[in-house]
Amino acid sequence: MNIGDVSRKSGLPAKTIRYYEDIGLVTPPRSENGYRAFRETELHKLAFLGRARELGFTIEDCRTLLALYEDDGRESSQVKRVAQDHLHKIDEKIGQLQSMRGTLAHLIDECAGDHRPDCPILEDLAGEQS
Amino acid sequence: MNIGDVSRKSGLPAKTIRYYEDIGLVTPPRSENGYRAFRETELHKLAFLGRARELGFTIEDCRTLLALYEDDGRESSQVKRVAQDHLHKIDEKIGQLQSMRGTLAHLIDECAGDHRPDCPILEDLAGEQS
DNA sequence: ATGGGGTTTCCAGTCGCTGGAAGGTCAACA
DNA sequence: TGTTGACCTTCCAGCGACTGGAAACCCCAT
Repeated sequence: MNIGDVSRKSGLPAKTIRYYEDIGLVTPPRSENGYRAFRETELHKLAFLGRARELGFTIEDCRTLLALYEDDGRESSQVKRVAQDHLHKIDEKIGQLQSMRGTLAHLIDECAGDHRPDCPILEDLAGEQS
Repeated sequence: MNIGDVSRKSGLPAKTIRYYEDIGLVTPPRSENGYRAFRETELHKLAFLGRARELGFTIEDCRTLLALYEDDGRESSQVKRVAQDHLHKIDEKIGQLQSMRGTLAHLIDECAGDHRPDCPILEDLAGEQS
């Protein structure tokens, strides 16, 4: 399989696949013309990576997860820890965003949004107490 | 005021303040020794920027908001539109994160997290149907 | 004159790609 | 056989919003 086929099958852009090779996540052999010659195992790994990235794991997490996946001697607790750490970070981000959202929605609500210049949003940003 | 004072008063790192000058968000004059000499107006702008960044506005949004803040002829509808667009993006991000969170929490819940290698998390990433 | 704490500029790195340029390869068709 | 056109290759640069570090300058107190 050439990179285009793998791209179509995995859903990852060819650029991304080359990048994953650059950073050592996959190591497809080359055919005589210099093209990357992907086997099923690389396709499988790339699909794994695509799914892990969809769940928001960092590239380093992906590297760890891939290594665990290929390690028959792994303990599921190792995987669970990585996932739990990640969940924790997601929760933090959601918290931050919801806090922003709260403030912002409140300010928007108070803003007339008309032709006049008075604006509680700007006043808040400028640190004026309403 | 030197950059250190402004950094303390605004809560922004000196590096960030220099960066904001680089990209034209503030333009403090210089004293004879070459040091940035901040006035109240720059401090005020920086505090504004810090607050806008806390609410997650992009630097470009900040530029726009600052311009509107200084424009007496603005209409609050212009400000509101920027804020609403931003709110919309925040909601999208929260949605994505909550979707990740849902899948991830479910997988974590199913994983024994013990010494055995069997792991629903890895199975899911590998695309195996449970 | 020396020390320490400020400040300056500039360059490089972060993360995870993505775009683009310049060129090599291959299969099909005239 | 020539020539498209689609594919592939490498390499370099850029995104956003900083952040770290190096080398040098400035100022004040001892």
